[in-house]
Order: sequence, then structure tokens, then C-alpha cells
Amino acid sequence: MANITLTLPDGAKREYPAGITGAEVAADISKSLGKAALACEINGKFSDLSIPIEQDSDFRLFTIKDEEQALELIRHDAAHIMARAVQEIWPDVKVTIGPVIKNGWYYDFDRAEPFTPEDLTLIEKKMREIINKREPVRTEVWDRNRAIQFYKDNNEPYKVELIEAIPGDEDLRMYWHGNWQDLCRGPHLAHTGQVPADAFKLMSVAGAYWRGDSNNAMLQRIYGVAFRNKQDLKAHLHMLEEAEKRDHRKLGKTMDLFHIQEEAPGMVFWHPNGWTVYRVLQDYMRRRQIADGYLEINTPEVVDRKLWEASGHWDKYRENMFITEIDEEHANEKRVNALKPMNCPCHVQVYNQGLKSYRDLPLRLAEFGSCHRYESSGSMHGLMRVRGFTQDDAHIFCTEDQIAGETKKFIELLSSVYKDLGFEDFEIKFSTRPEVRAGSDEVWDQAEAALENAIKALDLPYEIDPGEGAFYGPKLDFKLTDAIGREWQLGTLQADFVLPGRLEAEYIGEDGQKHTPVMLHRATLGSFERFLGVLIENYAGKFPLWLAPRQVVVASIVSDADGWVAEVVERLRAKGIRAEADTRNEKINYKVREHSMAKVPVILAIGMKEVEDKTVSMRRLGDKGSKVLGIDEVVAELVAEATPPDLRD
RNA sequence: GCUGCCGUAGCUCAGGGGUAGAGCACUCCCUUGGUAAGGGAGAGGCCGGGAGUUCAAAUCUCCCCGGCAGCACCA
Repeated sequence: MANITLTLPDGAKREYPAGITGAEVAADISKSLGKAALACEINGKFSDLSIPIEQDSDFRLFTIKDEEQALELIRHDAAHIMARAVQEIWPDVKVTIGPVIKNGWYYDFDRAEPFTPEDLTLIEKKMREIINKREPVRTEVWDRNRAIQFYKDNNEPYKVELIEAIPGDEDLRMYWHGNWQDLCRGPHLAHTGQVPADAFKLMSVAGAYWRGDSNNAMLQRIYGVAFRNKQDLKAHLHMLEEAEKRDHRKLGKTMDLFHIQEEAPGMVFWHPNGWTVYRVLQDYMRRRQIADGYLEINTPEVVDRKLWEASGHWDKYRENMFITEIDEEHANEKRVNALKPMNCPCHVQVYNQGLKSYRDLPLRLAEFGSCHRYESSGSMHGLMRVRGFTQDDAHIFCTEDQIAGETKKFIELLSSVYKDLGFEDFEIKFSTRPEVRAGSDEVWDQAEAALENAIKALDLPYEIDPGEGAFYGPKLDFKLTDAIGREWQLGTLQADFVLPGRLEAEYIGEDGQKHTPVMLHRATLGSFERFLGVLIENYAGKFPLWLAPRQVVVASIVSDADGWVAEVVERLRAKGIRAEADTRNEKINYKVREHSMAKVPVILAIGMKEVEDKTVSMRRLGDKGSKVLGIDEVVAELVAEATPPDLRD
């Protein structure tokens, strides 16, 4: 038999007979490595240790220390082991697929009865048994027909469907975890015992459509998380607890920001505190937009269906619109109106008043536009997905040549705004032409190039989402990652070559002829509701002073200090600080605790000492101690800090 | 919309076929106390809505509404 040469990552070369497996190589290098090896890489291909190596190759082994590969393997094998456990407990359950996802995996099952939380415990126990058996994982390549027949014989219709959907007649790889078999691309660990028995946990069960299609049967999906060791699992579970604490719905209650109630699902009742943050944010955005050449307008919320028919929304979007009914007795004519689901058609109406010249372009019309969309019941989520919301919307009417410049200008505005609001990094997704679309390929070429060049010119990283653009044009979506790693789509910029023509927007060009402008739909925050949700979670409710709904509480320590308390509050309020007095008959400990839990950033405590010296004892949220300062000093410091970032010197 | 779970006082939750409980919050009283809960008393609920089963329903069943997790959706 011929020999082959394996080149290790450090450059060392080793010679072995062809057909040797990764496992054998590992054992040959050292006994301990033979045990520790989880999988390998052969010429850059992630592979099982059991695969024979036939040619000279670059070769690398992975152990538990290689985090990325180890986690991938552990989670993937955990998915198989879970499926095996489920079928060992309930042999009639049909298996489908079970991929690795962030932090863990899921596996979809078809079973008539729902899995209960007790079932999850049962499955976990069975999984540990399987892990402790340390049974080998082996693999074989089967031809397609054999695999199909096998699954037919075993009454696994989903697997049959999966194989039939795989194009061509490529061979299929089968894996066995002990005696339990699954179709899988691999790679896998060498034996079940390599999954750490104390570092995984089954988290939840939920419905999921077979192949992600709502026309298909609903399966039961079990989610699990897995890590390399117990500590990492613990850390992850702890992180989830922390995330729960900063849930904006929870903080919305404890900080008395807003509520939502049955009579208006998906619509927000803003309380004084929440509305203060909302207003501060809106005022800030207004200043930023005016500074950037936007003209603010305001348009109707209830508009005749005729306009929606013209814009195309009536046709394509009607079931998501709130349609208004008018009491016929009092209406002089029967009209059907709809609450606007978006502002664009209204903005075109404003544009269409008066003849426009190319000299008017780009025309940037902005509106804090209140929109309503009848979102499906299951999709609503606190402030993040609502039925009534206000966009920081604007439409830029421009020529095709101006798209690139306007895009660049917008991204600069957006970056600066996000930074002011505490987000240093954001992701850009560039969505290109979908299959079904309006407009010629030339126009799409130009529009895509314009958007892409603008991002490139700013030297920002971005990802391409092919085919995910709107039917009327390509778009850029801006996503923020909050403090706990969740992604939210907020800002957007969409080029539109369709609506202006449909609603007969035009301008007179240099050539004296009528032209149709391009329309850029853009929003920086997206909607105030969602952005505030993200903002609350990102700051965990501890807003910087300028955004905090309640900025300063001046608390008396003894009643004899009440006079000075009132005076200090007045001094701060005179400078525009949101200050309030707390002269209740309570101990200072009690007051500090209460206002700290309400996330008031600054507490000024006042006892007789402060009264005599005309000072205050300032305590910052989160700090242990306090410091005594002169009143002028404190006012100056707080005023500077409470100034919105765009107004600072 | 779909699957599963949930809905009890303002909030967080316990209870569970015989007509309701705790802590915090609230009101009043005592206490004036130096930086994350001083003490006492009181008030507060058709147990999400409707129907059914039952001598009896907050509790069991069904329907509806709303919420949560996930899926689907997000022009």
C-alpha cells in the first residue's frame, strides 16, 4: 500500500499508509491526543476522525480546546442524541431535521401528543444515559435509493421527503450514534461520550412548520443549549436571567414608562415617564434632520381607499390595513378609508403640489408619521413589534444621479445618531433585486451600484442579502445589536423606482422635459416604539442623563431640610433639569432604595449639614457612596450632562 | 394566523369543586431617621369574558379575548 504524507499545522510532516484515519493519526501522535481528538480537518475540510485519508493532505486535529469546532460538534451530536433519546422513549415519533444554532440546537419531531416540560426532563435523562454509554459514532455512504427505501421501511416520511428534495443523485451519508441512525452531512464526534453530559440543557418546546412553510404540518421543536463545560452552561443561563431583567416590557412597568392593554393590542399607552423619553428622542431627531436639510411635514392618518388603490397597497396589503367604517346615517356619502400603513403615498401628494424643477431636487420631506398596520397576533412583542407606531420617516425625491450622494449623506446621519444614542456598531444588510420586481435591469444595475458604492465610499462593512430587496427597488437595512447580542432591524434606506411613477410625481429637467424622480424611503430610528424598546434594553433602563425621564430626585433626610430641598429643585428646574422633591416622611435609606430601583440617575440628599452649608450630597445611580458639593457646582455639572449630544459645545 | 403554555388585589405571585391569600405598593397613626426596605393599623378582588357540567365552579369542560415562547408573517 502506498504511503501518504500529512502536513500538520506547525509544518511537521508525517508519513502514513494511505487509508489511515484521523483517529489513528491522533493516537499515533500521542496517546492523550488519541483520546482528546474530536474531529479533524483534511485539506481544509471539517471531517470525522473515522474517514480514511487517501492522499497527501494538510491535516489538523481538533480537541475541546478548539472552541468553534468543538461547540459545533457537541451541539450537532447533542441534536442526534436527543432525537435518539426521543425515539427510544416514544418509538412512534417521526424525526425530521435538527440543525445547530446559536448556543445550541433544535430538532423537529412529529408526534401527536405535545411534549411537556416533564417530558424534557425525561429526555435529558435519557440523553445522559446515551452519553454515558460512550457508544461509537460511525458513518457510511449510501446511495440514494437505498436510503429512500430504508426510510420508507422505517416509516420515516419526512426523511424520505428530505432525500427526494436533494437535487441530483449524489450519495448520502448516514450516521449511527450507537444503533440509532440518521441522515446527516456530518461531521460528528468519535463517540457519544464526547458530548459533556453536564453542559447541556433542553430549554423549550414550540411549534414549527415543516420546512418553514405555514401550509405544511406543524411539528414540535425542542430547543437545547450546549457548551464545552458546566461553567459555560451556567454562564449562559445566568446571561439569560440578566437579559430577562432588562426586558423592556418589564422595565416599562417598573419604571412606569408605558403600558399596553387588551382593548388596543399592539398599541402603546405612553405614561409621563415614557413619553418624556419619547419626546426627548423626537426633539433630538427633529434637530438632526433639520440640520441635514430635511423639511418636516405632517399628513393625514385616515385616507380614502382611492389613494391606496393608486399606490397599490389596497391590492397587496389590504389585510394588514385598518379600514375605517363610517356611520352611514351621518356620512353624506359612502366612503371607505384606511389608516395609513405607511407615509409614502401621502408624501408624494405633498410633492405633487406645484410643479417641481430639477433645481428643487433633492427634496427631503420628513414626517414623524403615525402608522397603523394590522400585524398578526403572534408577531406582536412589547414595543418591538406593534400595530400603531410612529416612524421617523422621510422621503427623498431625487434624480438617479443623486442616489449615491443621498445614500452616503443618510448613512453618515444614521451613524452619528446611533453613536449619540449609545450604539457604536451597527450592521448593514444590502438587499438586492428579487425575482419578481418592477423596473428594467439597467435601472436596477444603477440603483444597486449607487447604494453599494455609497457604503463602500464610507468604508463600512456590509453583508449582501441576494434577492431580498423590495419589488420596487434595492434597500439597505441597518441593524443594531443590543447589549445581550440580539439583533434588531431599525434604520432602512430603500430606493423606489415604482411609486413616484404610479402616483404621477414628476419634475421638469434641465432639458425642459418631464421626468419621474426616484424616491428614497428612509428611516433612521425606524419607529420610535421599537427604537425605544432597544434603547431601554441596551441601557437596562439606566439612561444617560439627557434621556432619563426622571433626572434628579432631591430627597430630604429630615423635615427641617424641606425648604432647602424646594430651593434646590427650583434651581435645577430653572435650568431645564427634570428634578423633583421627595420630602416624604421616610428614611433616606428607603428613598435611596426606591429611586435607585426606579433608575433615577441622580439623587441629591439633603440633611441639616447641607442646609447650613448650602450644599447637596450627590449620589449617582450605581455608585456606592456620595459626595457633598456646592449647589452651583452641581447645577453646572448636571446641566452640561443633561444637554443633548448635538447641542453640546 | 399556527403549536404549546398562561390569565387570581396596582405589582410579583401562592392556592385550588364548598363562594379568596402573602409580600410590596396604597391610606392613616407612631417615628425626623445620613445614602438600597423603621414600626403599627386599615382599605383593596364578580379569580380575563361567556356558556356548560354540578346541590355547589376561581377550581372541571367548551368557546371567545388577551399575554408569553417558538414558527409563519414584517409589502
